Amino acid sequence: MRPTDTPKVRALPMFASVSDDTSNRVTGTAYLQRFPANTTLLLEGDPVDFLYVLLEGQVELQGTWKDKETTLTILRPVSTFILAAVVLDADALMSARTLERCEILMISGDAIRQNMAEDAAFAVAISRELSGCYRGLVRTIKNQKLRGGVERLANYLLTLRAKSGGGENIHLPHEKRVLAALLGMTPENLSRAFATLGGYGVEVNGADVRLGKLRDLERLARPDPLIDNYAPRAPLLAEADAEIWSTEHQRAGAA
Amino acid sequence: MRPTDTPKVRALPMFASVSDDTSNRVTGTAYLQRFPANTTLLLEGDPVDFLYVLLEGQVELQGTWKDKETTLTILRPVSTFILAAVVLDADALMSARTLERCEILMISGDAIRQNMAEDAAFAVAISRELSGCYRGLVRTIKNQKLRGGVERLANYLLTLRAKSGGGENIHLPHEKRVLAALLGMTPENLSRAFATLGGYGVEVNGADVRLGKLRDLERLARPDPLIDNYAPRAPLLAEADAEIWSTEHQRAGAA
DNA sequence: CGCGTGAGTTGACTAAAATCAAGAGACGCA
DNA sequence: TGCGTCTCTTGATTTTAGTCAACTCACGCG
Repeated sequence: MRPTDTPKVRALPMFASVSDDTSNRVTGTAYLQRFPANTTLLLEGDPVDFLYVLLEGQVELQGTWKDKETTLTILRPVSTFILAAVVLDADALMSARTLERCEILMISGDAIRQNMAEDAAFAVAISRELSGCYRGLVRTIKNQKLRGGVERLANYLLTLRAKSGGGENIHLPHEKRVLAALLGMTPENLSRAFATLGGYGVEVNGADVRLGKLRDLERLARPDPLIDNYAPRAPLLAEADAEIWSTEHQRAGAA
Repeated sequence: MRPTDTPKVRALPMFASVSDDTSNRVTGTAYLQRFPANTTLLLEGDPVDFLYVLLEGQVELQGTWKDKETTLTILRPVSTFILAAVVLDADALMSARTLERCEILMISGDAIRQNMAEDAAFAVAISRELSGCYRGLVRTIKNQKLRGGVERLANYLLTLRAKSGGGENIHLPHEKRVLAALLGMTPENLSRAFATLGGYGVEVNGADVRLGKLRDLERLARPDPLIDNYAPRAPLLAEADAEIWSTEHQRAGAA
């Protein structure tokens, strides 16, 4: 498996404003891999040899300490991950695990670093990608520390709505236990949070959710552009704001 | 005030492996500014025109939502901040405020971006700096979500000890209320946490702390290289690991 | 010297989230 | 069809952190 030029890869903001030359040199070293669900791609503390690009499926990034575990983010296509470790040629600070069957492009870390050194445009593209990731984490921390569980859920639902077109019906993209982890709470508490939001017009039916009283929900959630990334989903080549594109921001409330 | 070439600036990893040429072009646009304590340098949501480099003093980065406030990090010299916003030419996601009298170098964002585009080595240096910041945030989140208040304090004390040479006596570099904010708890709870650590040989006397039973404290704290950054303090030009140097990591347990 | 201010501590109380336990429903598979 | 597994939910309980209030102490200042 060795695609030099998937359209999806070319569409990556990482390569958008980079010469074909560099682009080819970098992707030339890449391997496309398929992984089954629930596979650990990378373990905390491991040295990182590849930059990963998620093309299909879902990947969870998690951290561990003393048999406790926390979800840092859940990625959806198209996203890169562990870029920072690649740039520094350092060990991974978090583990990566597939949540479903995934299609992942693996790009040699050496190639990344070398081409950055030789092509300023590419290095700039990487910087922009990294900056977006950084800002995604800042949003995550603010979301986590400033809001309570119910508020996080409310905002998650609102940004999910925004990203999926704005109707009053939305569809949860994850199992509820995964959503709970993403929102930094237990499945039990997520259940209760949904129950609480019932009072604000939120009706849940499996993975389908109707936001009845949008106004009420918004008054509770108080969405904030400095926490929630309301970027529309994938208007290919949004150009102006790399952040829209970058790694950690596809998911809703927590990024 | 317009120093083209402070030694401190030259010592920045950001410029370490960059040509004098680029280095001069970038710092040529810089202004050295002094600020009194408790001054807001930058407000959440503001457009960012400068990269800030803290040369003297302490700066707190904080986030706000609905009249709640959280401290994201406290910077000590030498550190850059809001680099990500500069790279993307985007609005700040967090506010910056001086905790004491500060000496800060302000570098034009335009100059940064332009020189990145023209000098690959500089762009790489920025990428490494950003990567370090990113990883610092990952550590912060793991510290926050995986550990309880007492554990965070215990680890903070241990990494502070490591950074200040390893004796059994350490000196807290912040007021306790600031430390509390940094560790993500209230001053009241910090007090109680110190009281709890009394059982582990921790004796507090104002800002002076003695770690009596190091072994016990370590068994409680379970420090982890994937959360706590035990980098020694400032062996100028550590080279190998840019992370040691970069922005958010000077502080102990939370980064 | 006396006083006001603010940091730090301590205790009682409240709020929020995790944990424990049990049960309902969906799904895959023999 | 029946069984086991797993998700999700609900309730009771515990743990943890935040809030409110009072008090001490050190410091600066008139």
